Amino acid sequence: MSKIQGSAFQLKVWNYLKKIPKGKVCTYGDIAEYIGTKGSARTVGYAMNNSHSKDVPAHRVVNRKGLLTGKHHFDGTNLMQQLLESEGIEVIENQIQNLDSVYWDPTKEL
DNA sequence: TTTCTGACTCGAA
DNA sequence: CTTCGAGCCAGAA
Repeated sequence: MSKIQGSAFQLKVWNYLKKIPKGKVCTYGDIAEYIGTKGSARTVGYAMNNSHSKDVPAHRVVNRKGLLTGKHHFDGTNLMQQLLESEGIEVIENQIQNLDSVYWDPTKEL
């Protein structure tokens, strides 16, 4: 099994990501706000670096515009896009299409 | 302790 | 359209 350990901040981020349903995505800013550190969207992405060896689906996290800003941290140039498309998410030019349809809003779902 | 970096976001020019 | 600056916070050196 996978070991999920790290700072409290990272644990919150990873736990949040694991709650995202398949075929859905979320943004850094909303995650930060949800875990209590509103405005620390950058720090959320920073925690993702450690998620590289975890079960955290970092590919489901995109920026506000639905742009795959973190794709450069994956292997290859379109791995992140392929992962998203595998879940039924349409991605064109590093940008998620139909963002409103694939965006998972915890404030509405929970 | 300070300083720097970054997978962010928004607003302005 | 693009580019820049400021604000925000966690972690590393």
